[in-house]
Amino acid sequence: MAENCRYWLMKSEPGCFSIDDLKDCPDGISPWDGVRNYQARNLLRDEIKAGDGVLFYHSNIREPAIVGVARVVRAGYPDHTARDPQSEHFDPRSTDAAPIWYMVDVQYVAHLVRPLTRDDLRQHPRLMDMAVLKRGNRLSVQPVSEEQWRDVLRFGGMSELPDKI
DNA sequence: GCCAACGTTGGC
DNA sequence: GCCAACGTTGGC
Repeated sequence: MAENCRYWLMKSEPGCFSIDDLKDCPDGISPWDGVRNYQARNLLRDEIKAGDGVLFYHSNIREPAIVGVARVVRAGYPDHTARDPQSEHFDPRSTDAAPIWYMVDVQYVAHLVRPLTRDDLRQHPRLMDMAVLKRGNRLSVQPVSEEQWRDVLRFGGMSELPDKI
């Protein structure tokens, strides 16, 4: 399904890691670590490539919203936090020889001029069936179609965004 | 804070 | 391999 997908939506709880936290990283680059769901893991490991676009979504807050844009700068590689006993994402089953969990590196690009709340997204016929709006959806990394990507940027006030993402 | 939906675990 | 119990996610 995700074959040839170039665009993704990634969820993060802003109290844990917000788009501003990403922006404040050196060069705006951070590993997207700590994903512990096999479906999302498969996307991180197999599908998501450097150069892909990312919609940054703030979840689990009063007004969840797509708040900005990032790009993938490094494709999937083993998530080292799974090997760190001090990490809350430590998984003793994962080894260097046979890593279980993967991550990608993402780089901050821009905040949306206007963040798009769930209500905002539902206003638009082509966005109302985004996976993130589906009831019970828990996938923290999910594919986004090119049409959805373009619409999110446009409705978010980003029409002038460089297309070299 | 509530709770529905979902993914994972583990007994059998 | 089934499935009930449990833990987590995440909107509301």
